[in-house]
Amino acid sequence: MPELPEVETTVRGLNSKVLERTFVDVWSDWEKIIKKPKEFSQFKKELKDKKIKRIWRRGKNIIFDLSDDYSLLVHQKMTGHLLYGDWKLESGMWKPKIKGPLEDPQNKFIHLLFWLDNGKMLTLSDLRKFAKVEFQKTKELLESKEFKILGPEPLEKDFTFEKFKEALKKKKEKIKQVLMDQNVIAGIGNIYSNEALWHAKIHPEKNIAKLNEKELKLLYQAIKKVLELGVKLGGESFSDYRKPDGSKGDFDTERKAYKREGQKCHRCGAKIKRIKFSGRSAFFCPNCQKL
DNA sequence: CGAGGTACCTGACAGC
DNA sequence: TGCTGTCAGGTACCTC
Repeated sequence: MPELPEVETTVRGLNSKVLERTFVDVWSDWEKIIKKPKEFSQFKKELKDKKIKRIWRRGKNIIFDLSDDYSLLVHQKMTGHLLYGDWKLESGMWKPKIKGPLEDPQNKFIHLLFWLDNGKMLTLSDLRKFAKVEFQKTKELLESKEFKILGPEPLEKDFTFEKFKEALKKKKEKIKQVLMDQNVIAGIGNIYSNEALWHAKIHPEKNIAKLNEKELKLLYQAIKKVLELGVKLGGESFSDYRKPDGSKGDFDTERKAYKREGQKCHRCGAKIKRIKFSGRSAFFCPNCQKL
């Protein structure tokens, strides 16, 4: 997924469906997806009868707080997304029982399925099988290095302009790369970094040391704006991401830069350009966003 | 320490 | 039609 708005959309969708539900059983055709514990049989045994007490998000991680102080962590990586509903096994493939958005082709790569105590299922569809799932004591998760090192949550009230500047200070690289660093700010990926930089009129390759106060302020506001809009619209779905009910998010109508190479800038009419650095594509308007 | 590459996977799509 | 190369919302790990 999916970045912060998509993860948040998933969390909200699941909260309205599976809170207080208990895990009955689990199936997978890709057992490697479970990173903790290492043995799938152990995962299956330990998860059984655990009740979902809370579902929340930290950066792009989804966390199910379970009974007995356990947690189930899901990171959807590039193409994973969690779905809720009813499926039946048909010639080796899980098919939705009811007609509707779950039939979307993006929802058919089911590699992990949980049976819940209300007879419904929670599944993970993941074309590229990059997603990861971990089951452990909540304390162990919260105290893990990967978790503790995550940067601040950009949509939290305490993410002030001062805190934003403080977070950026840790780095010296190109601004886009810094924005996508989960340990600087948690939750921003390729789409929303491109979008925020477009709104703030900042070139993605600009070194953060060269940003003046005014640019920093614009960027700070742009980040909050695009992420909030993303959440409000239920995320971006032009590619694989789908909401827990299988339907698409609506952020696509707001996309100004990402994947718009060669198309007109909505602000000045110049052609959006694509460049590649640090292994990712950056999209920007060469006229509005100058180095 | 930072920068860059690779690995993990599969499917869609463009070009020949 | 079919083959080949490129690309994809992420992140961990390795080397230089």
